[in-house]
Amino acid sequence: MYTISKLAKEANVGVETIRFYERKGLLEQPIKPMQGYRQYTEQALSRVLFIKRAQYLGFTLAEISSLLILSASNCEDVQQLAEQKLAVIEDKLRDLLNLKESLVSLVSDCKNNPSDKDCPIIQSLQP
Amino acid sequence: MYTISKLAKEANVGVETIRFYERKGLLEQPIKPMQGYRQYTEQALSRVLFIKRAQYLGFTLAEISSLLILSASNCEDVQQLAEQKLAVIEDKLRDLLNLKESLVSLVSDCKNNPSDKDCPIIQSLQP
DNA sequence: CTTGACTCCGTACCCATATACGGAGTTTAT
DNA sequence: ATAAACTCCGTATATGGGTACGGAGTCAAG
Repeated sequence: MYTISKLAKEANVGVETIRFYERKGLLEQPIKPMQGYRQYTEQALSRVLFIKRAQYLGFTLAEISSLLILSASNCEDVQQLAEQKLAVIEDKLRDLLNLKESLVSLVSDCKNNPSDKDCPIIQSLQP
Repeated sequence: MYTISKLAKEANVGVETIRFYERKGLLEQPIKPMQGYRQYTEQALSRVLFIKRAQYLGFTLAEISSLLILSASNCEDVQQLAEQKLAVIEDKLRDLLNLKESLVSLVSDCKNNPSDKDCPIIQSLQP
């Protein structure tokens, strides 16, 4: 059992972040005992870690919320959500690769440019 | 030449977004003629499209701002900035690639999961 | 020459994702 | 037994990226 700050530390987030997740309904707030502080279970820790991992995979808190709801059963729905994310990521990858190639070639043009003026990059930016 | 709403429509953004970019200095606000409305050039359109594309690639407006400042200095400075951006892009590419691989493998685990319950994605998020 | 659509401008508000503050209560260390 | 540290709670602020509103002015069609 953890106090809120132990939990936060364990999950490597701020106390305020825990409270924020509670307000957002991503994490259940333990009942406050008649005396003393709220106690957080291992499950709460797992939940916070789950949220952070899913965030790292590019899910928003809203999406994570629905992941958590789906996680009770429905593998297919979860899979579909993941596939949507995957498609977005693949699009971004393609475009980033193109951008990278453009920049690489512009930089190399620069290196072959004897003059300090007439920068090929600047020229490429003039429409 | 476009009016602001034509420009917005052409770039597939809202009028308010154009004005927001102007306030942020990402887009130059055309001088207001003594009479009539501001006129936006093709260049303005290119600029907005550039911003949207760069955003899609994961650049923040602040980063886009410095990308755009590239066109102000001499070739060496430009080249250096471009190389910095290139490094950023390469980092992003690496991250995205990792992300993609995680998701691909999770989704494929899902496809090999005969059951509707015990979703591998959910399990992988559970520490 | 009026009506409806559009522009201009400033300001306010929105969502997401937190982070900070302040005062009162509780726990723990010395 | 008191001070330091922590919790609780509500509210406020921050940042990024917009979106909306209201009252002018302006333009274009009928």
